[in-house]
Amino acid sequence: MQLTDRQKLILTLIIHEHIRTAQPVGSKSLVEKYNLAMSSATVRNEMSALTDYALLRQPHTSAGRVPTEEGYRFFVGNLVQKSGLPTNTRRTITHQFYQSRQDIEQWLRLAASVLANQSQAASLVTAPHAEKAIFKHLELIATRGRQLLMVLVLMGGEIRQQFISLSEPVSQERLSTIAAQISNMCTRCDVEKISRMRFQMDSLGKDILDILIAEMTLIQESTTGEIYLDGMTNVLSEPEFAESDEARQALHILEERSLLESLLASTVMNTDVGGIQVLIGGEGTWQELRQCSIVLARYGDPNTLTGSIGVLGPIRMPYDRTISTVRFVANVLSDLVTETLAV
Amino acid sequence: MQLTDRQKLILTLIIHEHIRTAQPVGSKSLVEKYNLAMSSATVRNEMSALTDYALLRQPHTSAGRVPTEEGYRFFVGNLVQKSGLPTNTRRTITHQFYQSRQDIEQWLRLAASVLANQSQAASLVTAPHAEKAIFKHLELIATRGRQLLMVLVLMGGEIRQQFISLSEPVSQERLSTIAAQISNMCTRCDVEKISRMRFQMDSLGKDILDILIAEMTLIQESTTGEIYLDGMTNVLSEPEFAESDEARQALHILEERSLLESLLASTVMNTDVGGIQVLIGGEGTWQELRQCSIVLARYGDPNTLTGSIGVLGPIRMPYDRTISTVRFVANVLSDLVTETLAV
DNA sequence: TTTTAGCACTCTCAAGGCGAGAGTGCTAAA
DNA sequence: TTTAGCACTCTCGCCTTGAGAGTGCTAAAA
Repeated sequence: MQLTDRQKLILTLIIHEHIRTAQPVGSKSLVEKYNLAMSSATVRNEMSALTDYALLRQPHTSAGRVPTEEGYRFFVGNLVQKSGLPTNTRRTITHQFYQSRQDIEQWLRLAASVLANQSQAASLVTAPHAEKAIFKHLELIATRGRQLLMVLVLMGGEIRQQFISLSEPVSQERLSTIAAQISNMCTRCDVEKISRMRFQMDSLGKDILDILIAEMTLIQESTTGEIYLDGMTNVLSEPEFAESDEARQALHILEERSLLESLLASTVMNTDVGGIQVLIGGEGTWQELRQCSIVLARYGDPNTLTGSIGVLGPIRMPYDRTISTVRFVANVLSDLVTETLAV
Repeated sequence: MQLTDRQKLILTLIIHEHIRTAQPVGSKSLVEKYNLAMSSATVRNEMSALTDYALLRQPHTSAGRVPTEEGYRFFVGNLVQKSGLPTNTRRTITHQFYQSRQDIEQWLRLAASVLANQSQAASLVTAPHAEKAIFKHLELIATRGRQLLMVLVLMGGEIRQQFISLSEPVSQERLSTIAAQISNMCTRCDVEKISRMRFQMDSLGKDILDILIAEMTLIQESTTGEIYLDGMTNVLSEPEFAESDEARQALHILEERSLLESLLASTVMNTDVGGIQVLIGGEGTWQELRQCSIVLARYGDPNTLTGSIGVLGPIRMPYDRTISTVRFVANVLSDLVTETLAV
């Protein structure tokens, strides 16, 4: 499909105008609004051609044109100019990150909040997660009676805590010794290696190690880390979600962790860090996202520790700006992660 | 305001019927639906009286009656029978908790999910939080160069992690020694006590301790722990939130952490563990909650470690059932917390 | 005194009709 | 190839209208 420059211009303008107004765009009003050096009839002819290409459609005979999903896809793929964010926006965002607490959780929360505010849509951020769980440190803390708290730190800074009930009370000294022993023995080991060390431990040590192994396996099997959401209410103010049932379906995907995970797994997980993926209208696969688009990116340290970020909004979304924002925030997070978390 | 038994009955039935249908309730249909042993005219007279008491209102002349907020309040305060949850529901819920991982985070997430599903509304759960931060254990883990990871465990199991940049690299051994020293020295101490121990430490130890103190102060100053939400999309399916702007306002309160915190602070924080608080229609104070009701409870170990749970739904909410559910889940969480977390 | 039957009245809601407005496609001229 | 002109189409808001549901009041019945 080869478009003339004029057709590209008109498509771009229609998309811009439609994003602004959420209304079908007519030939005459387009010419007036943008002072085009051609008549509405010419525009009409071009619109007709674009409609033949299935890039535009008419909601009804004799209404203006609206971009189709295909139209948006063409726009995103060929016409969107990678403008980058204005420098003062970049500065504001960077500033927020560097003045927040040095805490990965805060950063992720902040990333979600920034994405939501900048794009006025819903945002999601998953914590960085390693494909392979590598042990770093173990801590055992007696709490009361036979109860103890296990704190497991993985390479890359993932932390898991869990309560354990032992068959009999054990002193804090004994626990500390075991924890130190395991910590020394297993540093930088993966699950398999740790499993092979099991025989070296005494009975209590074996029990602890088993729990540790189970926990590490669990972490390794999960596809993403913790998920942070923000701006869910933003999408409710979009006119296409005025009847809240549409909104419900879309937001439900974010809320239901398993749905979201499989969505991420089948899309952005295959993307390289730095790359951007845009899902428009669910791409035919995701029924619940029929009315939505998602802009996704992957951040982190390729091959070791990565997470996803994304923005969910109406199909009628300012893609250029959203893509720039997502890309920028992904880069900021990548920097923070590689600076502080890397192995 | 003293109501006759018949007036109480009619109020109760109207509320039930309105909750079921979301429609104004008329005298004739009420008599038919519930096979009342009186005529519609009698019901009309009583309705008229209840309207004079401001417990009912007419959306328009000659529509049926709808309960006012005052009507719901009277209902919740006087008429709701504390039925308790059906035993098999209780069993299902308990079962879910005891078969989940022994992890406070999982429990809280599960609690939010159970509340959301049982009540088909939005739910919130805050992590148990101690009024006073009491030190339990510190761990320092070298990551790379001058970076290290500080893991702070408080009495009650609150865990905070933070990255720290030192002025120069320090070996893991040295870090472990310092961590052990601080852990021994400060167990069961509050911020003030720890501050007074500062002089005992060497320069590096002082730096660490300062960060530790800052962190503990921060935790102590925050009014709630981590917040878990679920079922936000449930409220979107209620007919009163069909125009999503109303829904937006209500859900915004949940999403904006600061709003939610001040809401909790001014309500449920003053409630005893085990008590239930019902906010109907924002009680005149919370503009954004005009269309909503919230059922709140406090769980945990009184005076030491408490959190809040709650359900947000439309004013037209099945209060009896919701209250039972919230109370039951609060009890389950209280048990779990006192069993595993208590000091 | 309380309850009920009957009736006139009110108000909403859905359906249908109508005109204004915006947009289109086509044709013929520039 | 572009444009002016024109007939045509479709939506949307507005109005009217009738059905339906509910009310309040009054007078009779219990």
